Amino acid sequence: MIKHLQELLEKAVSDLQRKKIFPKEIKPQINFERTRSKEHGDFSTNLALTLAKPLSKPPREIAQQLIDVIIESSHVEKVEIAGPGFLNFFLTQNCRRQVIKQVLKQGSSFGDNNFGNNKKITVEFVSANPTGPLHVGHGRGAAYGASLANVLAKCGYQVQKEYYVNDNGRQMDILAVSVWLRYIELCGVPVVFPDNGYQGGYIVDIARIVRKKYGDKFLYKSQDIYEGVPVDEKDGGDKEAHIDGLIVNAKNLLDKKGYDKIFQIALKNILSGIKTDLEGFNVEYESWFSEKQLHDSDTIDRALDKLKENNYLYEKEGAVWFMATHFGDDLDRVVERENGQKTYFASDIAYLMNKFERGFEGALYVFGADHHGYIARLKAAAKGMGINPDNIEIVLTQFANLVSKGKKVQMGTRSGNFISLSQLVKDVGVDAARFFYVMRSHDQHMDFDIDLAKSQTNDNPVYYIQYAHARICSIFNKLEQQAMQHNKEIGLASLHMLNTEQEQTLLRTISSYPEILTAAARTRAPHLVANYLREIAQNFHSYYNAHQVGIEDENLRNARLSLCKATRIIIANGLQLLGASAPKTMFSEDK
RNA sequence: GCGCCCGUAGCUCAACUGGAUAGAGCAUCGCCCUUCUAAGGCGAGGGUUGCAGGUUCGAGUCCUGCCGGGCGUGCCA
Repeated sequence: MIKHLQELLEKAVSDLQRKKIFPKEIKPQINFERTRSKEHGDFSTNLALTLAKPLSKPPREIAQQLIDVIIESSHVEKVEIAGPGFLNFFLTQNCRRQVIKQVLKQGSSFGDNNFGNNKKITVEFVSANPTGPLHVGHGRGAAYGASLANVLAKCGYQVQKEYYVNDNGRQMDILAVSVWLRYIELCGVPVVFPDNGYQGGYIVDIARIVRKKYGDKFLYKSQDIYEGVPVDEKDGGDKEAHIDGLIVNAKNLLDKKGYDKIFQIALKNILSGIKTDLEGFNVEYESWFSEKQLHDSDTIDRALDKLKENNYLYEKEGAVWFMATHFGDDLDRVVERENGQKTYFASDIAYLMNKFERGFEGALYVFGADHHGYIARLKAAAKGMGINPDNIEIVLTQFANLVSKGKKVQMGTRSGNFISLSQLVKDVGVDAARFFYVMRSHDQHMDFDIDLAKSQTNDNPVYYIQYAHARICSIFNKLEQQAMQHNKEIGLASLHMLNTEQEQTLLRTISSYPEILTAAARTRAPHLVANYLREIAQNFHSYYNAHQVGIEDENLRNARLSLCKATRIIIANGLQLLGASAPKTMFSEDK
């Protein structure tokens, strides 16, 4: 429709140019946007305002000149000048109602578009280290990433959701040692648990599994375990040095085989827990990508070679550095440490390269706001390898403060003091949890009020939307029982009877759904869908209270049923995009 | 110190590419269930968009400075 209106105006402009009223050099960009209030019609353009300067004429005068030559269209009822010089276009009633026909015909694919041009991209999100269960802090990235991926898929992107598993490196060693020490404890030997170890109870659970499977096989004497280990922080030492010492001893005492066993049990256990938690959160990935795989294959070496070929690597103080500053980063970055180990950043570079080697044309990363420092270095790495940095996109999600009883909840993975994502889902339900996280703009700090989310009352906006959906289902049920089921033909033939204010409003909202979807994809903002759903639900509730659908008049009844059905389809679609269900009834069985 | 993000109603947040009278929910105060689910609807009050400048037909939105909050600034992951 917007395209049609643009053509109308383009013709008007060239007509005026032919008549020499407008100079022929101008080539204005014609923008249309949906109006906010219906007094302003359906679509408006600011063309006259933007032309005011180049033509040095008052905008309203230009607007009048345009109106005078705009040719008639079967879709346009009238065009008005308003405010400082907007041109407001009013569509015909018939045109406005056509959208119902479209929605009923297209069903769940209504609103699909090709904004993304079929671009093949990865959307990577969460990617939390497999060193412990996901907590509520991960929830926002999970909800946002999954919803965004869904929206992008509707808008013509070929999306692959990936979780990058950091199954390599020091944090994993710390995990393995933490498990091992808890295991030693279970064997009856007291240990002083390191300050920098993972404190959570889940570590003990894993240790129990190890013990069950291997008995006392990995048990060593306390003095061997602590042999030569620097003192811990609580004893006035350095907690990093302390745990590194423990790692060395663990690897020596257990040898590679034993150490790997503990390591693998810990990794598998935690990773499968993460998968389960995410599934319970309605988040599914197409790919779980292992960092270790990058090490085991030659990917990291090849990536570094590429940088080397391009002369962006150099050696200094025994380490290998990437010239990130050459591409706008603040500092050069180490890719290989003095001790020969590749840094985490080296894996990141390799992973990035790998994404494009696998044929993806774009890589979208969802990071927590604390990772914003990665933007510059990742883009630098891309440039260094000859990858167009415009195809690397990093979206930050701001932190969600957890609030309980009006107080901020402090959390830390290492301390084990956190509320797990699965606990949250258990308390508030997936629907509310998913919706709550994504109803706010991702670049906005937000407070996640646990008590509010837990309260299964009307405070939860998701219920409001689901209720609208359930109400529609209920109407159809009721009428079917009375043998007045929806007759689609009669309904579509009677659309002209939809004349009430509430029906007009609902129609307006329905027809803007495709634009909302595109906007959500373009600005990477799934919360637009959440806001939209609230609006359409509100429109419906309002309608529901004002007018009866199940009425005697067969024509009007079926027209209204068509409108209801279109509304229901859109609500169901939107909820699905956000990972929430669209229930047929709000009467839950367990209550 | 430097860099990134944010600041909108009492509270939590919207505002599409710079557009028209800055909108919702909660909370407060009225009203509406013999009518398809009241987890609902209708209405009222509530604002110098942190402050000060600038850009222009037009600024919550863009630019500069300040104030306040968050995060980052490792041969950590």
